[in-house]
Amino acid sequence: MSGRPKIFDDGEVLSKAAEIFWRQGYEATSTEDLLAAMGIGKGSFYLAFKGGKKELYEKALAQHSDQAIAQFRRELDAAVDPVDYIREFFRRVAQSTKTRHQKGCIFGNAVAELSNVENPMMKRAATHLQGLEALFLDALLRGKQKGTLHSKLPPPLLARLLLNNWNGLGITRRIYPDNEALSELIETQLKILG
Amino acid sequence: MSGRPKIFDDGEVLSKAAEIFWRQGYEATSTEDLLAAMGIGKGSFYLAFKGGKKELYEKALAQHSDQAIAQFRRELDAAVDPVDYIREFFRRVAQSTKTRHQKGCIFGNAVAELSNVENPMMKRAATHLQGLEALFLDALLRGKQKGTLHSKLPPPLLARLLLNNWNGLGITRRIYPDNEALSELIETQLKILG
DNA sequence: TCAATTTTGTACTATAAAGTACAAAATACA
DNA sequence: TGTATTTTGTACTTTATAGTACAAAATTGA
Repeated sequence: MSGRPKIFDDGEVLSKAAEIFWRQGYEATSTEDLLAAMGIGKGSFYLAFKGGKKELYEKALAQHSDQAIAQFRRELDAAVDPVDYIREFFRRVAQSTKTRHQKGCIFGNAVAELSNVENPMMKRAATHLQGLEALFLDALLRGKQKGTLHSKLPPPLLARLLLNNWNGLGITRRIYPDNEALSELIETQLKILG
Repeated sequence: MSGRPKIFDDGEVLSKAAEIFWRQGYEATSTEDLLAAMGIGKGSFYLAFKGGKKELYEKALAQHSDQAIAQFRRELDAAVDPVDYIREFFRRVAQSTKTRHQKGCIFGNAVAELSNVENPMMKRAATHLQGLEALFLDALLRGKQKGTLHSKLPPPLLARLLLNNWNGLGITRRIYPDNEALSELIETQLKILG
């Protein structure tokens, strides 16, 4: 039977937590920061997330990953040309605000910050990036089918190259948060698609 | 006049501190971790580094950057072909131990972990990566002179691409600490040099 | 209305970590 | 030998933060 009603939605507080973790990193974020951002108190927090900050980070990353992957897949499915969608995906980076550039890639940040590979949080981030690579590969194979992918390189290798470009951009855009410079960089990188 | 002699060398403890920071990141490293690694006590530490962990990180990064830049320049000067030296530089990544892969790039890690751009530690790391880019550019221009650089792309753009590839590798090598896969990736990337 | 259930807010505890204070130790030089 | 100087090691203080305990609040259904 349902007692006192929750004043928050799990998905929403996970989004808010993800935003703070994204901006500040895992270690630099205190639970107080998180509680303030989520707008809930300790009582509610530790009841919902008995594992504390760690569990919250994992779940926030997981939800963000699921949403991002789902959106990519949705947009890819809707795209006329899957290879063009990859181009579009990268070009969007060069259409961001400075604030967005400063955050980099939340999963790349996690991989860079978390040191040990056995860490579940690290694995979650690595898995997301491998998922992104898999989506690149899927798009490339569809392009091959459609005849819109002209590169002679094997699609799995191309996907790996795209992933590495993405990982690089997560760092480079923080150093050069300049859309024009990023656009030039991205356009040149996209030439490998043929 | 000289009183009790120091039991440590500044350069050496900075190296040891850099190694710990590299492995664990800035926030995840406690001063106790550092003292243990450096092999000195609090008295000595706070006398030598009044700014505490922050100052130590800055100086450790600075020394590591200086040494890395100097080594790059030295090897570049000694190389027969500057463009080949760039190739060699990247190929070395695919000749590393798993442990080395797991550490990624210390400066990329710093850029990823530290959130605000005004942070002196962040600036130090960004400046190093820009210095690396400048060295790439220098090598490319020398190659242009010698006629060993065949790419038609403008050298500054090529240098930026190389930097982005480097930044990406700092993440990608942690996800795929596999020399064969990395080698394939790197060889393909190096094709932009023509 | 009241009993059962669940969530909330707050007050409290525990702990870890940073940083300080200072006496003792180890040197140079008079 | 002894004085000035600098470094060292340790004990102490302070603060921040994570996490717990628990009574009060808010609901449902009998």
